[in-house]
Amino acid sequence: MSRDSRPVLLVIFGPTGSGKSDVAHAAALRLGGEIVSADAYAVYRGMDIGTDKPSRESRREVAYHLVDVAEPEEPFSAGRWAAAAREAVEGIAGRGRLPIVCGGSGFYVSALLEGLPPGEARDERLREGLFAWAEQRGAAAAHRVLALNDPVAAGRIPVGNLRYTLRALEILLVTGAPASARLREADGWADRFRVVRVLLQPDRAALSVRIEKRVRRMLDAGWDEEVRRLLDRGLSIESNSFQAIGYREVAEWVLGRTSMDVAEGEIAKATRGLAKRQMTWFARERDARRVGPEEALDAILALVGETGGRETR
RNA sequence: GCCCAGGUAGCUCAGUUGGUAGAGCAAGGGACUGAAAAUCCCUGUGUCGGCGGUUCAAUUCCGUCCCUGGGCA
Repeated sequence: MSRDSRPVLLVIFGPTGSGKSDVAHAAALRLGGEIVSADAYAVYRGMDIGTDKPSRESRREVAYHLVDVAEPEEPFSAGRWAAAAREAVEGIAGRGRLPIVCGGSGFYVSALLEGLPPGEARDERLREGLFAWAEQRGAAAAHRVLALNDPVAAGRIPVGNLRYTLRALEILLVTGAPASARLREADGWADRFRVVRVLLQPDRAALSVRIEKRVRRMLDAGWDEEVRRLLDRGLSIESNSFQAIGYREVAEWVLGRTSMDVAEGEIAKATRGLAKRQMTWFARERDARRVGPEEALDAILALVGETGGRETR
């Protein structure tokens, strides 16, 4: 049995409300780690309460990366996140500390570990043009055009999924090649690490209750003021950042179009839906160690402690 | 106590001129190639309130009981 001398890269996944942040924080304290947040919306400055960012105190105790790295007006992307996350992970490991990737954005984590196809193949103006065109012609027409030019992609994308249809057309127009022929870059970036994946699997009923409490807590913490500040600075509710669960609902309430109770109920519902989609995504993580939230820290200590030669305190 | 109106999916209800039932919401399952907390796809067996009766057949008709509204005393 040979010892694996590669540095450890700890990855903690879990649905929203599973308590993964607390586990990651505790693990960072115990193991001398730094946390790379894998949250698509925690990257935005000024969106603190609704994204449940780590507190100031937490951030004094442990270094957090990929939090507050963009303005809410900026469009963001999995590619941008993955590039920055790789840099952060390399930096942490280079300092001899334990990189801990923690978050619920499965697509982002897979972009980090498995990579994305080379080249962004993204064109904001073209994207807008395609959208305007589809608005007029309809989603079915857009899908038909895709079926003519990239039947494989069209076969995989439901007619109703306009966003995926347009993205496939965008790739086709930008690269000149079908989206379905675009392969992930097998860059082997993650091979330099011993990747330890831990998946938190909370009890579903308990999770639902935790989500409700969390929404309540966020509203009590002044989520409405946060949203008002964002609206006052002129942030459009069409912005990418404003797609984060709860922001539009709270805005409706702040603008007097609905009540706080209605907003609260809708946010909890949307969050439960998110948790379900996250669990579906994570179900594919065959190599992950599945644990309940309470036993997660012990499991992590056991898994990472085996490193050998690596300082664990 | 009497008179009405109801009791059907987790919730709100529709429906069956007698052949064991379906919408919305909720919920569950799934997909995912730079918007991903996004976007999209799929999924409805439930003693049709209980018990009797009529009938080849009752959730549907009849009787009775229970429960929930409302009204009258």
